[in-house]
Amino acid sequence: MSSPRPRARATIDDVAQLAGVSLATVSRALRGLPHVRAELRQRVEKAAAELRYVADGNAARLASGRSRTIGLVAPLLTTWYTSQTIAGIEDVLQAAGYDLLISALSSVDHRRKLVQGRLAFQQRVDGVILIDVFYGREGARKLQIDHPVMVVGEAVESTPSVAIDNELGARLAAEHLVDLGHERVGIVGGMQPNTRYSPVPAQRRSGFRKVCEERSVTVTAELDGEFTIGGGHRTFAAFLAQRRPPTALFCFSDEMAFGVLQAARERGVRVPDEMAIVGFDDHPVAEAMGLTTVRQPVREIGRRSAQRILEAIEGSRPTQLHDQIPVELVVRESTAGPSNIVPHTILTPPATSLP
Amino acid sequence: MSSPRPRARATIDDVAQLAGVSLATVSRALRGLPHVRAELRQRVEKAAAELRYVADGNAARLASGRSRTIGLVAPLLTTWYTSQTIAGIEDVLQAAGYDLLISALSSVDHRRKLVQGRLAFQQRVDGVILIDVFYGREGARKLQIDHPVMVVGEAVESTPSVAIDNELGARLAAEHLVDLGHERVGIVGGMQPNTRYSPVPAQRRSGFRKVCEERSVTVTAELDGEFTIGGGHRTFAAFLAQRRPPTALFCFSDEMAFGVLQAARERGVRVPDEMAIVGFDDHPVAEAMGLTTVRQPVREIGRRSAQRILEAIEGSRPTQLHDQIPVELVVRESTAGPSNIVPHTILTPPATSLP
DNA sequence: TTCGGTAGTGAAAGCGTTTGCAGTAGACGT
DNA sequence: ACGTCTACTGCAAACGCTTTCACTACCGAA
Repeated sequence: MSSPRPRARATIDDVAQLAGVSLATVSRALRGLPHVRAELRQRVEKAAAELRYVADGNAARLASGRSRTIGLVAPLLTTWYTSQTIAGIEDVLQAAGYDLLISALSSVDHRRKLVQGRLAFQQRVDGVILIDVFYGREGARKLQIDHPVMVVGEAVESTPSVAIDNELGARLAAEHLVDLGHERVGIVGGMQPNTRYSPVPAQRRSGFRKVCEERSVTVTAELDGEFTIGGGHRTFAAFLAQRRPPTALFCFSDEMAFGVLQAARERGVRVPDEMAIVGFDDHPVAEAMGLTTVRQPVREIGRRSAQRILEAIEGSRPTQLHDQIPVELVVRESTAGPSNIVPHTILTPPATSLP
Repeated sequence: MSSPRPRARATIDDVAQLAGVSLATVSRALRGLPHVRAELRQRVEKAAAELRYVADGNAARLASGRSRTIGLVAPLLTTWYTSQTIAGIEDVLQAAGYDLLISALSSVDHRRKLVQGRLAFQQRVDGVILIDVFYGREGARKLQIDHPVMVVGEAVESTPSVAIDNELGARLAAEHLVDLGHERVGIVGGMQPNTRYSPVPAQRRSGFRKVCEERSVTVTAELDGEFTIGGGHRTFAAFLAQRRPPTALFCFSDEMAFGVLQAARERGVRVPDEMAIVGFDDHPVAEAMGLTTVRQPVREIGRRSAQRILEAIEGSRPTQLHDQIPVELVVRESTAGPSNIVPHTILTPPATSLP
């Protein structure tokens, strides 16, 4: 059934022999290096194809010292944000013939690995990408990485980075709310999971508050939860308990917003009529929930970071140290002006019977 | 600032010299092989620790021919299901000191790669796990994989697999609906993205329909969409257009159910009063949406498949060919009996004003 | 004609492990 | 005292590439 193929995998010697050249020439020809006559190159390529020859990566890496592999460190692999970023990185790496070696910083190991100051896979990679790994002001120095490093999510001093403009995103959200006429707003803030020293919450807070100050809008409270559905859910009750609750809520992540939306439904608070909600991310479910949110192009962020680390490895001058990706506001049904009671809204329709 | 460490990475020779033994002994000692006196073993370990020695994986793999790496193929890396499964696989692999090499079957490459019948990374791995890669009856034979293979998501003839009991899951959903008193139900079915020949929809359909038949319940229609939010959303309208629409809907995935929920809200159909909804997966957002669903322990599936492929690689007899993971029904607020109008429900509360 | 260049090619020295095989030392039985 | 085992230990040969260096043609300039 299967076509007759050589018992063991062909080696570079087999190709050399079949092509009638030395193995050095095969190596050069197949890798597209110069100093090989066009005719020979063709002969080699033909022989290689015939034998279905593929260079043994381990041997190649051992001999060259280069691994064509990028290491990836992230606190959590399973979040939507992280997996999207990884997908973006993969897009680029795959095209460039690089592999991705992934190391999760499960909460247990997190601290230990970082404190011990060395990444286990260091020796196997040509560069490392850090997603949402924040280690304070000490920066990459502490990690003692001998290869190019790329930080995703934060602009740290002298380490190249790709990040979104969190301040801008938060400003957009604030301006939207203020423009709608809200005068009392709340912030559903908190910490990202498995992460210490994340600057993200501070940036979002700052951008949001600045606009509120400029436009004389009251921030009734900023309450912290986790960056999860549950975190948002728990926070909502506290806002309602205020003497004069806000008429709009800005959540630091879409998942928190989902929790808020859920809590609002449970307590009979109508969105957006009685409470406007803005999220941050543009998670796929956000559209289904009709959530107004700040969209960050996560996959694009991944792509960009991969491109830039390849540049660094290949030795070309970095275009710029800190790469800032634009964000945009996506307005959906979860926001409207305050006390602007609309009888029929998408999120909480009046009860109607089936046709 | 950084502690003084040797310029270049220590090799096994350095350790041997420091410990005063041959490099062969170092290799054996560090890998826990027998035939090393306890005293020497300790001396070696101390020396290795002192030099921060870590064996060079490339050299080790080249010499041993074993890569301690598992290859992973999946149609889509970014879905919640896939990333959870991968996380489970990682749990096990990391503990066992194995690496994971990931290859996405982006829709473009999908067909070509499979048809060409060979996985590019074959030479680099000790085994491969196929997630939701269905290639029809031809089975793994076509892929010509020389290593142990593990299929996740389908039980194919003679290839070891880990899968959930889709029929059972669908039966649980159907029984729940029938027990609640529904007499007219609909199926929101379809195809998984980027996948051909998936047996999953057929299994879910079959389980569901069997129960309906047994209990004399009418399936008003089975409408196909994609396994996405949009797919569910589009399908809903078609059900409402039926002369006598169903009072309950069984969706093949939670994401489809999200789309259905969204559509229901938009059209003013109250859930669960006017329409009960059951999903499949237990996606994290399902809880926030109050969705009744069939839970499959995805991470556990990943773990199991990793364990089993390691067993196969290590050469121990497989415990069993097809591993079936149990599923369970999680009842939330999106299901209730038909026309059982409850005034205050979680999903569509009456409008109340803020306290 | 001679000479310095240049492009193409091959021989061979690594790269840092693993592992088969041979050798050694001590224990034990006779 | 002399084999005969065991239990270690080390030597050295792979593993399959990459890359340096030397060498050969061949070119054009002097």
